[in-house]
Amino acid sequence: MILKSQVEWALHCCAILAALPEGRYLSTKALAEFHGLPKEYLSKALQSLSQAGLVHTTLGPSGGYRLARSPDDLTFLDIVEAVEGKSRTFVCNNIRANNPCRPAGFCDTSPCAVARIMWEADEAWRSKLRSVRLSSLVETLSREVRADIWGKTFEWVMDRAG
Amino acid sequence: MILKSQVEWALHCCAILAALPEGRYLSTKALAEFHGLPKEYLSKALQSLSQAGLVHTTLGPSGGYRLARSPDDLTFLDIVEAVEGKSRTFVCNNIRANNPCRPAGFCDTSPCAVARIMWEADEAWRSKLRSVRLSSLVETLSREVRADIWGKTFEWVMDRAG
DNA sequence: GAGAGACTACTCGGATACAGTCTGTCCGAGTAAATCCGG
DNA sequence: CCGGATTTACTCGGACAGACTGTATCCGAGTAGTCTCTC
Repeated sequence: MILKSQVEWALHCCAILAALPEGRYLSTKALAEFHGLPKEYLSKALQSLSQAGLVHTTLGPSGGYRLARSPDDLTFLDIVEAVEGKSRTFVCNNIRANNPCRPAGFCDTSPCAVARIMWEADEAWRSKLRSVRLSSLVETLSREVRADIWGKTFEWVMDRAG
Repeated sequence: MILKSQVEWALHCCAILAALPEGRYLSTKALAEFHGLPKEYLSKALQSLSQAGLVHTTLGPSGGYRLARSPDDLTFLDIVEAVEGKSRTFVCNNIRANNPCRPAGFCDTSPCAVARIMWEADEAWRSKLRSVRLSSLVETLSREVRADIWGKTFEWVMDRAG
């Protein structure tokens, strides 16, 4: 079980988009070039974000993406679920129902105990992702990334933002 | 991202093996029949448990599997990692290194901020799984499963335990 | 020179191939118990 | 009755398909800016 690389891409792209001033857009081409990724495939990750309503898009020259909400209203979970889907990581096939010692037609009242525990762990994972806002990531980056690189990056992005 | 069905199978099989008296073994065939699973494929999951040292095996007639440790010393995480592997669910390809604004040969001091957060969530998931012992699952089952089914199941298993 | 219309260039989004992993099956090698056979 | 050889039943491991998902690429639909042509 491993997350798609698109999750990583989407998170990094959102971090860049978070730095974009109100009303400006950044194209897939620019985001792909910045991260050294295949433009065509990256667009699929951005499409997922778009379908989930996390980003807004505009067509034509100087078109592209921008965040649909404030970075303070976007969590890691939003982005991860947009790409990976909202379904749980553990699916219960209820194999306990195959126990040959059960009376025919026996019906369970509560979900399988194994599944409940696995789902709790899944919820712990999601809960952690839900607790981290995109704005907090940007803040961390602005602290950790060397000032000159941070500045040049901002310029680079602004040069290409339509 | 979804866990293999083998994880579910391994957990249920361990629950059965936990009820097995000291020194008795239960075969793949019995476990497969009990859960209504393909014997050949289930054996792959049990092999994983064996390679991880979680179960002990004996060859020949009346051979099979038994737990290598007490159910109180076996956690969900042990079983899940035996089947799924111990590697993290999020892999960082360090795409930040492709930022064209970086000086050539620039070297990062700390891991990517995005990856750190994803790894924390991964650890939250593992931590939850680590906190649940197999003995606790068995206790829950003994409370929730109807007494007659629980008893018949025990007999069924003992009939086939070598 | 100005405005309306056509055109171009660029974008996103869906449709289409390729690859790797998960799922499932089959068979042979090795081993330990049970059985059989000769003394 | 006893001991050794044979048979049997089981695990283990590798080899091998089929299905599904992740990865990667391409092309069409649509839009915003630009250019041209007319007045």
